[in-house]
Amino acid sequence: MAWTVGRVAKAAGVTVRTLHHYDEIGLLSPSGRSPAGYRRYDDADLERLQLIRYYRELGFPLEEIATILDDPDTDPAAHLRRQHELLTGRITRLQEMVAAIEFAMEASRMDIRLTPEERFEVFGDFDPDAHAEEAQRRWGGSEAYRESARRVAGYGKEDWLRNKAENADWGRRFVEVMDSGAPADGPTAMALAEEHRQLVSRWFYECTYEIHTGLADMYVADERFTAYYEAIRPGMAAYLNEAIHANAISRA
Amino acid sequence: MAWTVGRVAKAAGVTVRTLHHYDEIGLLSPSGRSPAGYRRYDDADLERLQLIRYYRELGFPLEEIATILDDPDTDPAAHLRRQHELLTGRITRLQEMVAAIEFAMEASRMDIRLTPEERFEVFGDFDPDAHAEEAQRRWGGSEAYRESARRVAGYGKEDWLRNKAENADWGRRFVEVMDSGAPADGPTAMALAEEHRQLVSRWFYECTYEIHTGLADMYVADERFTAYYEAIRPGMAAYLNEAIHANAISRA
DNA sequence: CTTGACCCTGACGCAACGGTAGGCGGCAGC
DNA sequence: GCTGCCGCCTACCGTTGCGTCAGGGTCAAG
Repeated sequence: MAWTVGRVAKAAGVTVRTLHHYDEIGLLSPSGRSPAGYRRYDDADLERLQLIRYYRELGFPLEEIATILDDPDTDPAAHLRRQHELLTGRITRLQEMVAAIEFAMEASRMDIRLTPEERFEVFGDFDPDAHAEEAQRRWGGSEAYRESARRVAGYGKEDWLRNKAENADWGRRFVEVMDSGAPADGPTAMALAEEHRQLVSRWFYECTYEIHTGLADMYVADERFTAYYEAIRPGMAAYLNEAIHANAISRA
Repeated sequence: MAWTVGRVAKAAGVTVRTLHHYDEIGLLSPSGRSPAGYRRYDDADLERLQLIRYYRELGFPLEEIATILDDPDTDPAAHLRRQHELLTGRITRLQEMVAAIEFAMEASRMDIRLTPEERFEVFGDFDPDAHAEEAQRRWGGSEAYRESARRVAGYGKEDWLRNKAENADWGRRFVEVMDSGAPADGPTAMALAEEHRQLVSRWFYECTYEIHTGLADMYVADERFTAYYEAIRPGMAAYLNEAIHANAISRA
């Protein structure tokens, strides 16, 4: 089957200009032309375009894509295999970034100042300015972004203060429960642990039970978070940790 | 504390030139200068740089980053919240791409020709050319890529044929077991299911039991894969599916 | 046979830096 | 106090991967 530029562009999710460009630089030249000079792409061209798109998404420069695609010693499956590896690597990378953001959020909730080293840890020992850049050409106007913007836009200083207030209120009530001598895995402590989770969910992000126990462990493992809670009441970090775990187990 | 460009660059994992650029366009101007004209960054500047880096990694153009960072109605936590959302969105996106690659791999293993629509499904209904591009500036020379390249480089047409041969051999033996009347959750069928998993692992990617059962389900859910197996022996798709599931359960 | 959608080839423009040249600043060691 | 050497400064040109006209042919439908 023969395809015109426009149809290929639409199917592959690129612009016609992009295909022109790939043709210009010889990365993807259509296998033929119509009598009138129209580009005609066949199935093999589309297969090649698929590979190009994946490598592009993975951040490879066009020139390098050309050399790896034109390597005669590489069979088709090798590309898929490599792309699979690179993709999973990228996912791990993004998950690290998510963890770093969650860390920064908790620090922000507790007014803990991060050192610059901590701030850039996730960048520093990995790579400088990584992938990105192009996403925005579409993300900027995309629904996903708009929705995210809408959900987040309304958050001003005022809300921030309310957040702090709710947080403080929760802290007071939690200390009361601790002082009452109730067990950390008892119903009242667990209820407050659940409330803590929902507080994070409301103000920051969907905090699943899994993430929540992750945070709990961070509270006892990282001295700064421990210090934050210990300053409110000695033993609070461990007590909260236990309450969160108990709550997560009982809800699961 | 006051930082020089060089130290900031190193900590944040960017080049000095980049910081100069951010200064030029007013995205991140150091809060002060030394008597000699040296840029001096303070902690607030670094905090801002952290946000910039995340938004950049998420693909936002610098100009837009400037507007969202300078929005006075947005509190600091809102940025983290938004970045968290965008990051998790990106992870989902990459996971879709991984699934698409795994799909393409299986199709390739079985010599199933994909239609262009299928080829670009993962791009088409999402966004055109997405993020990427910059990663490579470092990925290209990075260890991660080099290693991936090394692992994959040796795969030539010859290996490809060996792969096919192994696959065919496995198919023959599997059919024998089926014809022998052995149950799909019996030891011999399970052993061949396990062999199937390792075959995928050796030639393509680390195929966990979870992924493997995912493939198994695909074999019965997607008619083309079903057709592939049914052509070898009627009932083979379902039989293989059961054997894979039984194997996964027994090994877990 | 006209009209609107689609195609062509230039050619210029732009973002986000990379790289380098040419020159000053700071401080360690002699 | 002088000499290196490293780090910083500004200025300017180069590059990638397209976007965006401009000016003009093509093709299927009505």
